[in-house]
Amino acid sequence: MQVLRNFFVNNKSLTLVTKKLIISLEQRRISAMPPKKRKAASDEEGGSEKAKSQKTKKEKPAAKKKEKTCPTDYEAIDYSCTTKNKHGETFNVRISNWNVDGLRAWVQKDGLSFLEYEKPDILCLQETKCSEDKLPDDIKELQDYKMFWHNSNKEGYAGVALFSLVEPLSIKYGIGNDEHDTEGRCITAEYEKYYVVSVYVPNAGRRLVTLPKRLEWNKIFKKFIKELDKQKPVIICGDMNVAHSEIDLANPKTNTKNAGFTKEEREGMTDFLSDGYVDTFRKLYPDQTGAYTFWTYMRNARSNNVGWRLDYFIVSDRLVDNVCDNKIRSGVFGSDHCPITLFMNI
Amino acid sequence: MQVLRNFFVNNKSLTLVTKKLIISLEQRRISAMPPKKRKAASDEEGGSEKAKSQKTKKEKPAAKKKEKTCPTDYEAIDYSCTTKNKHGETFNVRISNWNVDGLRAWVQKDGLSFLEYEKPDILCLQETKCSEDKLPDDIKELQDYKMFWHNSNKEGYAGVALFSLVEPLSIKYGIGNDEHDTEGRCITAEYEKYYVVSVYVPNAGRRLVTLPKRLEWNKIFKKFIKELDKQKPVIICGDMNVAHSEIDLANPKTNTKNAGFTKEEREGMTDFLSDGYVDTFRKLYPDQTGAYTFWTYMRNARSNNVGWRLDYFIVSDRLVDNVCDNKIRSGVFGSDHCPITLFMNI
DNA sequence: CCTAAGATG
DNA sequence: CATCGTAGG
Repeated sequence: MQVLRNFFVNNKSLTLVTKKLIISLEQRRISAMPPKKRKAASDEEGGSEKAKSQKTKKEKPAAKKKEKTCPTDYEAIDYSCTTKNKHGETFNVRISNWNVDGLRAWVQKDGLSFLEYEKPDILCLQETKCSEDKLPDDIKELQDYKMFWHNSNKEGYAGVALFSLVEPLSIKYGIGNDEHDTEGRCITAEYEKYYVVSVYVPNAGRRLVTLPKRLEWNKIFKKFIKELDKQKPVIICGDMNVAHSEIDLANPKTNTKNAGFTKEEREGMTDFLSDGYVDTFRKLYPDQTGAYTFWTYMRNARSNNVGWRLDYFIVSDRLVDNVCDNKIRSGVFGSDHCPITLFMNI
Repeated sequence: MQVLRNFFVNNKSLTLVTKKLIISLEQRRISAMPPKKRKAASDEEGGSEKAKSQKTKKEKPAAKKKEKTCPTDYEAIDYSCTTKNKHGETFNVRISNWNVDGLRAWVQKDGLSFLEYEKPDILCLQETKCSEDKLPDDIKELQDYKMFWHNSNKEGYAGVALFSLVEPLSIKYGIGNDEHDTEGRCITAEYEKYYVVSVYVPNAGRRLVTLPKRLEWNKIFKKFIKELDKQKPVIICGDMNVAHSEIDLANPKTNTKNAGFTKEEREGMTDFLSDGYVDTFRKLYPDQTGAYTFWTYMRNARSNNVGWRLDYFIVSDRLVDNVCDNKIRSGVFGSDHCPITLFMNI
């Protein structure tokens, strides 16, 4: 666990900075348009004429975009939030979270456009599966956000990120445990009034092979957050890899022995929350059914909404009254998870 | 080495059987058309309505075709051959050869359509990379051809096939060497008047790590063919993994230390031919430049025709006067190699 | 079903 | 820059 940066900024100015983003919005919308049709066959069959590519300036081949998954209709979504919190205030901070299931594929699928529509002040990503030297240009060229990465030693596995419009006061990588911290699962950003944690909780695995590891994580993570919470209230954003209650997945009955809905994992979440934290979505919408953030790619699960709510905003009890809303962007594609957004005034 | 089948058929009827194929031609052309546009987003976002897919008959998801590589304009190619051989005869047997670089990907890229345009009596394939239990349905449903497979023990590696309109008199798998024959590199089909060999010669590898193995193969293969040639003349079809002479690749000067153009490999080919065989293409077109059958996928090699002639029809000396033509189908896509076709009268 | 790495060409 | 297998989910 390292503390790398220590700048002081005015936390209040977070939402103001987002206006910068509006400028680049139209620009990205254009670049997100369908790729030009492939060069005609005649071009390809240029054959023995030997076009002798004149080695001009080594133009990049314009990174062909994948068209496999359903493209997002970003225009169809309502990004506004007029809901007031318990103090009667509208939001002044917007935090989004997304398990991207491979940052490079997600960029290809135009996941970055989400940023410029939602315009979060802070964005937490999980399963980036990308070491920093392999980041796509679209990420490297991203001007508006400070970006922080915590990657696994194992290439192409796990990895989390935290993007922030304002420079955080400090950044912690990991949860203070040498075993778990080699896997790139946690980034903590300190702001004036709170901590924001981007976390990817270990999956219990097929046939629950890694359930022990997961339960050990639960203990260590709880302690880690407890320590933060002593300093400032905490906003945990991430893939908790558990559907807490029956209402949180489409098929509770058939999944009690499967990773993400075992007794142990569910109790782990109950235990964690009992320590002084709140699942903001369920607090706001206690009876909302069919509200999921993950759908397996298999068996058309997403189009049938056979999903799981695995991604959460969990806040310290004393922040509950600051929460304005917690939205699930289930119409946003690019991963097997969808993004979620928390609106707060603090 | 095994001899599995021993049927007797009239070799003369080979080309007549091809007429059967014409019937299914139009059918495949329709199925080769661009896949239907992906279901609309509205369908995908059906969401919590839970369409409860009624489990009718488990319809197959219609195998989405890849559109990455350049599609072939099969209509633009002239499949006729009126050229006469030294005896003044037009062809009565047509043999095609293609290193498909992964049979499953090749099927996705509509490689099978080539068969129904070219209508070869015999088709030899290399680098199928597909065990028989994983053959795509389009292959399994292929009615007109008897199909023979020789696969590697190593999944997804090497593998050759031989398709034949008429049942061969016998089939041999391998070259009679236990080491090499685990790698799926050779099928020999016996016909009344000749043998047809589908072969995938070992690549010398990056930094020539497997050059010794390759040179050992050369010896064994030469002996193997010699034995066949004592019985009947031989038609060797395949990826010989060598460009024989400077004229056979775009960049001879810079490739003398690279797999496929080392002194040893080139001499291996010279030595082999000196034993009583002829490279039919070079015999017919001794000065033809820019005639290649392979282009690396890298650096737009194919559109610049920076290629290699690695795929050959090599026939016993006494068959040379039977050859009508040897065509290189460089406009046919679906692999990093293109197909070649031999027209003979025998 | 999808992502990624690694081996092979 | 493709193909494939495998791990991981």
